[in-house]
Amino acid sequence: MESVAKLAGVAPTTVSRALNHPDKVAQKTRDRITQVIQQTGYVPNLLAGGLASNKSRLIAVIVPSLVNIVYAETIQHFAKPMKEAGYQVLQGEVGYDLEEEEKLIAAVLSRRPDAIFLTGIHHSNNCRRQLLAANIPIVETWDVTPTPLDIVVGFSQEAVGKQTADFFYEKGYRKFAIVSAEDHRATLRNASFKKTLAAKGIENVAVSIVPGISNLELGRHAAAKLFDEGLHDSLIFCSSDTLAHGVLTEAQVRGISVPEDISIVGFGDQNFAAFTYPALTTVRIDRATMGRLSANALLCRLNNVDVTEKVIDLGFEIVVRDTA
Amino acid sequence: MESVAKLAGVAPTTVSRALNHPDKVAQKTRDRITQVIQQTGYVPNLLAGGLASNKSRLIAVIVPSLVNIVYAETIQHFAKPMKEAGYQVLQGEVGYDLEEEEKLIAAVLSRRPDAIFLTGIHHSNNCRRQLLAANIPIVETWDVTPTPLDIVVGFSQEAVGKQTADFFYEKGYRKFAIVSAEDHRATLRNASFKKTLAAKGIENVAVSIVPGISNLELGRHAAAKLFDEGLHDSLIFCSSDTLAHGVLTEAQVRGISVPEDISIVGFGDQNFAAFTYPALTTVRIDRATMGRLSANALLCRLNNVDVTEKVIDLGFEIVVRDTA
DNA sequence: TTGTACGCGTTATCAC
DNA sequence: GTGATAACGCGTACAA
Repeated sequence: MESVAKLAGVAPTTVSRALNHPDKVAQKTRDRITQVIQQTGYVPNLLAGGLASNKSRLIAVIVPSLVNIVYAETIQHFAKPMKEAGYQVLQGEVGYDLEEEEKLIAAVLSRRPDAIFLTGIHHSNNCRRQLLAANIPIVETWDVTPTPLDIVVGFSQEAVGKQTADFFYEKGYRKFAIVSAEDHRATLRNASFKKTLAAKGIENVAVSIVPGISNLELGRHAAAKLFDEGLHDSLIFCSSDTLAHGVLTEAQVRGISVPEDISIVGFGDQNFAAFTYPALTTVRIDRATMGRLSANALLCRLNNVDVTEKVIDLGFEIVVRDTA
Repeated sequence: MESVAKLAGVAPTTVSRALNHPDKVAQKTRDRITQVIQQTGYVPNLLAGGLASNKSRLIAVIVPSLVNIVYAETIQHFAKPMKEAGYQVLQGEVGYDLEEEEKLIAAVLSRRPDAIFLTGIHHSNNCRRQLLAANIPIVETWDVTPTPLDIVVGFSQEAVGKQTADFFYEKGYRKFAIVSAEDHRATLRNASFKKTLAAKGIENVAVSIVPGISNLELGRHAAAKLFDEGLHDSLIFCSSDTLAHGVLTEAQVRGISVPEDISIVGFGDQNFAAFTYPALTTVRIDRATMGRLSANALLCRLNNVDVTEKVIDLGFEIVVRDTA
């Protein structure tokens, strides 16, 4: 920066200003500086800038998995407005383990992010303490709670379980099963789903859990297990559209008709859900809005604009197509 | 750090050493310091550390798309060893536009990453200059070239096109079509595929291009267009497994038998490919190894270990299953 | 509108 | 094994 200043015949301060507050520098001076920057290929050092200004222009994003497309989509929609506002995203993958999250968060906070985006509302105590101590805007997502760390944007997992059970019960279904990943939020939905059914006198819900990630293969395996156990005439509530697609495929391979012999409900309404054959009935989660509103809330905080709603419940929608 | 030092009764220097070179500090002193850090919840400032040491412990990763799972997977495998070596990943999404890449790279370089991971080997001149000027280890991926910026780990797009055409020609196919995303690397494969067929006297290859991203829906649309135009008895070469899955679904919906009436070849061998019905014939790309070797190469450079192979061609494999 | 002087929190160097 | 000191490259209050 010093050399740029010299070449432009100004003080370093002026170069800094030309970059960060262009309106506070005379047109002519600014032009001269930009030209020198072009020629020299000067790249500002944001490490130094961040240290001096106490603003890193970095937003930390914590997700369970980079390869789970539903999180990737949320982040994409989150990152766009952030990028436009001049922030970069530092992404951390954390698995579904609370202790791992704690470590990652410590590592990430040492970069002094200006704000942080969290997936889920369950964190270890240590984690909560660190987060609060960082004293930066925080948005928690993919769930809701009356007591967020700062702001929460999501939907109620319990409500999904309950309303889905109610909805399909009223549609006339009396036999139910669950295919689910071993994921905290899915577990909440399942518990609520089963509880709701139990209240209606339906106690034996067959459950097939797949470990870790959701993919087509695991969906097929889980379904195969249920079918081998003699499951029929049931509605299978899946923890993701991907698993549901696997269940659908396995049914097809075995000549089991959907929705005549077996009904299937996915979760997420990913972009392929409307285009499987038959088209997948599912629970729509508005991931784009979740990302957008999260960004919005953080940007308000960062710009010292009052955030009126600290708890944003996006809700969800049961989308009936052809599999149930 | 200063307060930690005071509480532990040492100089700040010693705290820094205890953190970064623990072996250079007496056991007892170290224990005292770690204890104080626990109590106070001190979080080091990597911005300041980076500025002082000229090492950010940050690796920049540039990908076309966060939601394209094949890139996400590569990065996941890349990030793991990097994380274990104490580096964090700063991710940048760039679309398929060269100019956008240039801007993003400038933004990312201002964080002073210790190394950079690039997708593809085609960059604007400005971009190459900036990259070279940064004077850090660079790995380019998803393609090969005899003249990498630094290191390249990938496979030849042309070879994929050629060998796939040869292979299925020899299997007896004489009619071909292409379903492809509007993606630079896919375009290279397609050109090579068509050129190889042309050399065998096969000139009219029906092509259906989908804009931007690959998903099941677009695969179905592209296939629908081809089927509407009367395509039959052909082998459809797709630019991704996802598109191929869409083509497969559209065939199914229309009662077109696969592989009797139409054959389908995907690209990537994603984890669902073996589990579609019928199972997808495809071209396997070893994304895990690509990520791993990229990390390995960068770590060698970062540790001043000689990198013998600057061009690593991973190759690929045609995996014959049931759709062709 | 521009420049001066200082400090941000850490690490490298050198001395002890 | 430990401490003092000087950078690292920039932003900002204040002065001009």
